[in-house]
Amino acid sequence: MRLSRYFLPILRETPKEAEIVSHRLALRAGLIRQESAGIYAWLPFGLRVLNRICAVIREEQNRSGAIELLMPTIQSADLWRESGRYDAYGKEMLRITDRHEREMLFGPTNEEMITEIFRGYVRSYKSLPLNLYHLQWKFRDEIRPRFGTMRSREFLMKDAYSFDIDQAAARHAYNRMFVAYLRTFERMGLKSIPMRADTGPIGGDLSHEFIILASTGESAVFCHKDYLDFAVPPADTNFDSVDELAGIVSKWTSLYAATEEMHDAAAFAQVPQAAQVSARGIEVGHIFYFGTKYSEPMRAVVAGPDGVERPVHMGSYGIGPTRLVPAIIEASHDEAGIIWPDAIAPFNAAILNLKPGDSATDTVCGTLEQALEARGLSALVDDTDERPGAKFATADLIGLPWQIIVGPKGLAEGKVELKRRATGERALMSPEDAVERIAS
RNA sequence: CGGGGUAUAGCGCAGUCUGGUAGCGCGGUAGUUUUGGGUACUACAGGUCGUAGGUUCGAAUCCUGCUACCCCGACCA
Repeated sequence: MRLSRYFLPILRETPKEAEIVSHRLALRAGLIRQESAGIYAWLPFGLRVLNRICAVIREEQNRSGAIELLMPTIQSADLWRESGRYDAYGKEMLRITDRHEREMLFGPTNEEMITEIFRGYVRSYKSLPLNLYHLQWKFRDEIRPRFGTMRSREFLMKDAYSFDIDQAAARHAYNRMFVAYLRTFERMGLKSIPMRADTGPIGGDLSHEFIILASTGESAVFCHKDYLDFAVPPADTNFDSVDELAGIVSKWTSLYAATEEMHDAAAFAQVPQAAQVSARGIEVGHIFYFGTKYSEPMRAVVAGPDGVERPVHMGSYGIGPTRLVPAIIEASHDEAGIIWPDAIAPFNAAILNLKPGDSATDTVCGTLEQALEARGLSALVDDTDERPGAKFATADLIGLPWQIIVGPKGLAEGKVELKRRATGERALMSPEDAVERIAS
């Protein structure tokens, strides 16, 4: 992609409303634009990041055995009356009326709807276990949206819903998501810590929040520091093995870790002083087991081996991709700008043409872009008329993992300069070697 | 919802106290210059001063209402 033909509105100055670094950088690097309080447009560059985050989430959801579908954003109030949540949910729910005066709502979550879908088709325990998920926009009319897309009113959520015949089976479904979440966040370059959590209005009695430690986090958290060094389960983890998953979850819940709401000061005091981590965190995922809370009132029942019908045991599992974007920026940036982890970078490399119009630099930039694309990698070529200094500053700001600097000086010796954004490390090499390094 | 604040050009701001017909920096456009870490110069374009009303010969400026947005607290992916 040529920058001169792309739509990447860079801001040199920071809009005054942005208080935290991820919000500032998201605005400056042209990721998002605010349209109303807590409502954002995703500009092309930001959308590419969001899409890559969603791709990682999908891969790990699918790996764990979950199946993707897509439910609508608009739901019927009647569905929510069945569960009793229409009145219980409060003002966070955006209620709307259609032309026939029918009461509708913009979905803040989908437990009711997925339960309605499930009960419409599933009759037997033989169809279980089942885990259905989707990635869909949600709306929660937050009292105070803030920090850009960190807490927005309209936001994208991956929400998965599990259905099982009994509590033991549901526990395994819970463990699948637990492990999938550890892997998902790890792949995005984040160290997530599962913490015992309050269940909130979703309900239930078993719940973990996946927390990223960050000074700008909204909640206070307390944990054992060894969590930061725990090895994340590998890709070949057997998600069908009850014992294997139970072992992983048991390890990841063995040490103290709790959010403010669930904090037990006495228990935390038992953790050796040197291992106590008292910090702030960003919640990027939340998983719940809530049993028959919805299946009972909504009569989602299946016949067991004995022919007796019983309500299914359910859980729900959320990740906020639109929150992950700022969370990743909080975790990965420096004074100059964003540093995208390779797995979710909007382009793999920036190619800086220091002298556009010079046939040598133009040719090499074109060749580099093609060579990268042939390897399945993407590049953003800065072919604008800006001065070299401005291009370096822009490249650092937008934070692509690699920069290939192509200028007349280097090309005189047949070399380009390859810079790794994260480390600042740079080296002169042939264009071919640069492509090789990036691809490896 | 309680408390605090802001609204003037795309962005960041001055001008408001003391009323006299709007300015600076960045950015944009055209050109000259420069070219390996945000080059310099010249010219140009761009504003119903959030909105509605009031006071006045005259309102960005004074008064009243409204709206939007931001920050601090209680809710949440």
